[in-house]
Amino acid sequence: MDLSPTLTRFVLHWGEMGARWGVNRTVAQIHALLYITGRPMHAEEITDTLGVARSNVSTSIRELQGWNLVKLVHLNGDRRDHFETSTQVWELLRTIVRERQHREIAPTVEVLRELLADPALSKEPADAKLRIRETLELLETLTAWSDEMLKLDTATLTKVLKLGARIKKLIGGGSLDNAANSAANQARGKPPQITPAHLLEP
Amino acid sequence: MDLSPTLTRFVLHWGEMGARWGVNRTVAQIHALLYITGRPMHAEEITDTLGVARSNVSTSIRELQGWNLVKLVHLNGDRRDHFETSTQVWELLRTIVRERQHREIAPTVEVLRELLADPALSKEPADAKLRIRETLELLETLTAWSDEMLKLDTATLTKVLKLGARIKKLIGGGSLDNAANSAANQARGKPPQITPAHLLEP
DNA sequence: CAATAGTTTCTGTATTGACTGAAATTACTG
DNA sequence: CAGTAATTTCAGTCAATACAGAAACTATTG
Repeated sequence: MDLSPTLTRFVLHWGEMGARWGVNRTVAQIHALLYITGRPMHAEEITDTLGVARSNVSTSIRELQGWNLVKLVHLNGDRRDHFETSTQVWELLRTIVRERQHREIAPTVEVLRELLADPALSKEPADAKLRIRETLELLETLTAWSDEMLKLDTATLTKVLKLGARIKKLIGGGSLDNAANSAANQARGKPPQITPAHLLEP
Repeated sequence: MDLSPTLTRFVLHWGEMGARWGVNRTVAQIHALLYITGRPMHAEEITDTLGVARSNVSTSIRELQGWNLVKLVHLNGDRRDHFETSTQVWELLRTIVRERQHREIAPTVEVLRELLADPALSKEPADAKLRIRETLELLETLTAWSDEMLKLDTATLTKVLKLGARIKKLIGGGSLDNAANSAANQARGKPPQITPAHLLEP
């Protein structure tokens, strides 16, 4: 199989992107190839298309399976293992975020919690302690947020993202208390200050 | 200068974390050190504390300055350059997101746009074309969202994040049309379906 | 169950990038 | 402006990791 220049560029760029984010280039390339091709491919075809060693493909696919990004499938009269990835790009994003959170953020949160629980911390300068706590809070906030986002279906998720900062208007723009109060006011029947329609339509 | 075991662990872990996200270990360590120390340090002090070569510190600080994460300062009667980073962790996150977007996401968006603009694309399978377009849309959506978030002050940003998926209730949970309609209805004076107070209070 | 197709594992090599130490440069001081 | 302090640059070394090729293993077929 021979990839067109266009798709080749896509795959190669994806490989470089991966490398910048700590992902093995070949791993990223294989994933990009499966994604853009959109059909199950066997290892040899991947080998030929990308021009890397067969063994390298084997290892990389293993890695991708570990990330839950690629799964093994079989085609009707074909003995060979075939591999495919989701063609739903938001689904892929979801998987990647979930895995990175699990592999990298969660352990960091764990370390920070241990540091804060350690009695030895009492001997540290108060501001260092504070910064560790703030760092933990940041990671926890982001984790909680992304957990919520991961639960949303794609349509809702994109909607939420596209709403963007205009949500600021909905929560009052002031303190958290304001947001709570305005919601409470609304619950009591007072007309809420609501976002005009033109702000909701991009 | 000698770092306590607690702070050493913090710094070392941060270095490993960086490595997993494509950041040089020493670079990440130095940044963590400046952050947790919370005061300007000169290169030699960093060298001694981390036990790496003086030249390595020089290069890494340069890198950090390029990321806008570290700035050069001078202390009263001291000829030596001192370096410091923000102690505001949300500010740091903002800087990192801004830089990564600029360095990595933006160029990828550029490549995808070029691919889509290229007449050669017409020869590609329709579904591959579609996936490139969807990938571009995903990146554009995320970029636009994070641009909006970057504009918010920390208090508002954390508020937005903590609101999380509960925003779903505010936008209708159905299609985008629904959200627009409900906003339009509200503009026309109809009582909106508003989030109960208990949903806004964590 | 022999032959073959397919896959994985493993060992060695190559490449990359991090890091060091020395030399060169620049800035500062008396 | 000579001497010193501070910093940067650069060439070479080292370590980590990616990768290839061969060998070993497993599964499938007639």
